[in-house]
Amino acid sequence: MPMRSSQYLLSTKKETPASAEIISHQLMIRAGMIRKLASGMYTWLPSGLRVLNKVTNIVREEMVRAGALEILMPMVQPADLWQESGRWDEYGPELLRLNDRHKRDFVLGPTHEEVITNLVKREVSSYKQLPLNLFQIQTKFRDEVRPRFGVMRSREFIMKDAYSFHLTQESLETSYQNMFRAYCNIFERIGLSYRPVIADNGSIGGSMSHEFHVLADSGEDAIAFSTESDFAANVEMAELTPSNSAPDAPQGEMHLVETPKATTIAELVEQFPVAVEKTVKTLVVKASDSCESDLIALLVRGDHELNEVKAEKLDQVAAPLTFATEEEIRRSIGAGPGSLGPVNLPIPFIIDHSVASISDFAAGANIDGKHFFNINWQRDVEPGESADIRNVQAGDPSPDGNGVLEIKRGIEVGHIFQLGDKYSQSMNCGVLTESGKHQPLSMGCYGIGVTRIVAAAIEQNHDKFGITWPDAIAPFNVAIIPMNMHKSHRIQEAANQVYNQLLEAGIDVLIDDRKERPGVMFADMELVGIPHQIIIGERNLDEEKVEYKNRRSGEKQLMALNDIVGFVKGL
RNA sequence: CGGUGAGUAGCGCAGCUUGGUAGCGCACUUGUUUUGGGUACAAGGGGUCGCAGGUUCAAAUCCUGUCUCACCGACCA
Repeated sequence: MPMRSSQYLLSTKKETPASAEIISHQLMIRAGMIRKLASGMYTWLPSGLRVLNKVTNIVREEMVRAGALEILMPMVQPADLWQESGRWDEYGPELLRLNDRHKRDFVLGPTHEEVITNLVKREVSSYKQLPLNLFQIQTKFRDEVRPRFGVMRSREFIMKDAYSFHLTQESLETSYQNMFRAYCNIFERIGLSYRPVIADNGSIGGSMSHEFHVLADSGEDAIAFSTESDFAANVEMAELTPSNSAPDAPQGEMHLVETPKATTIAELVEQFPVAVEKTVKTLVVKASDSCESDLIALLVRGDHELNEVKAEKLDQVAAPLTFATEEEIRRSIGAGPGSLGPVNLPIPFIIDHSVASISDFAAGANIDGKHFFNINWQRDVEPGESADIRNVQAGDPSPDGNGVLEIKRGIEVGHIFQLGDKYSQSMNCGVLTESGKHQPLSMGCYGIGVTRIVAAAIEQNHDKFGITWPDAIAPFNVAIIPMNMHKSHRIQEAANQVYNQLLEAGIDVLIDDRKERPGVMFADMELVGIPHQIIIGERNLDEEKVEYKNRRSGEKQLMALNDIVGFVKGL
């Protein structure tokens, strides 16, 4: 739809609002795309909505092309469905619960597995109706602990969620691959630099899972890439194999050292002549029922970070992973968290693979204010079980054996899961097979954060003047900027002629017919990020010419007035 | 939920220590000016100082409570 700026709500701002931390949030406010209503809740203004609708249309078209059928489910859902699936108790405070006038329990839908499973259970009764893939594009609500970064992590947001239903795992895998390709098509059409990565399933359950990330420094997730292959995984999921190298031979005798001012690895390394790679951190978490102790210690090298997703998957560790309080640690170990280590540790412990292969290392003595130095496995303490429990770091070997890993930041804009029968079992959703037997269905689920894509696109496409939209999702594709249109009939005529021709050609054009100075118009059109500008001024019009300017490259060229529409149409 | 900080005009902020006419920049309105990169000048409109209570002759300012927002942390498909 074309538009005249004098009849439009441009709502641009010169100043950056204080509360906006990241560039996309700042630019979305400055360019008049969104306004905050309350924490994590935003109104979409005309320019923002134009972009959002373009993204939505691409997502919808590609989903339909991939064979999915669009439906629309209620945003408010009855609590009994959530009780049936078990997530009423599992989901926690992120699930906004509310009552109707009869005091019946409802939730604001953060996702729709329950509703769709209930629907398919009622509507589908034969294997002949499978496979089936249903999707919707709809508002979700998650009561995030800390909404931030504008629509990047808001409480209310728009999501495309699709759910597929299958008789067999093979069929599920086919649909999963199909959705994988559809997602690639979507992000390619939008014009984003993205990567699919191996991901954790989290609380949604199931087995296989990929996230789609837009690469950006401001991303909240860390992604591990191989330098040599196309391996890519969320750092949460990137595995490490134990190194084959045995620890070096002990160099010195283990000895106890007074370390009153060292309660962290950083302090220890600063105050004593020990390399951080030769230190061990001891973290204490709640143990599971299968463990004889209430608590269990996890040991990682001083320069490594515990990977909570990996740790939680260990049999001996209670899920969800819960760190012991200082009080609990003192009660069972007799020392504070700053002085723990494997020697004389009264609770069971698991060491990271990388801890198993070091020698002459330093760790707490389980006595406040004291550390052991030159600890060696076997000689001084039994190493016990080792496991992969740390985050990968840049330079670690890639899990597929090719090259080493590098770490980049990403924004999660899509996530696909093979759910299996988690919901169809608990909610009794199945069909009769060919042999007349009742069988629960296999499910896949596939999400895209539609509103988040808009913010992610800006993180990837901006410069000092404002947004540099990819053509596919720009609010307008062409801006006409007439100089002194209100004093010159020639300019007015030329501008309107170009405007009408573009209108007829079906191009999204915005003509800036405000009575503003040129500088104001240029600045606004660049802030809003319209990819192509046509500048019409007296000087060039004397020669029947206008100027074309590319927003992204800044390139300008003079063109004949009569050629400009054809030129723009060809872009 | 813990820590820190902030709520004064649409936005960004000063004023609060030392209680006494509520201010500045941007934006907005009107006029003149300027006209290929956020012009200049002048005039003007707009605020129960987050809310409630207290102290005081007098509270934006001091005290108490409360709400909201932001940042850090924990949490999170």
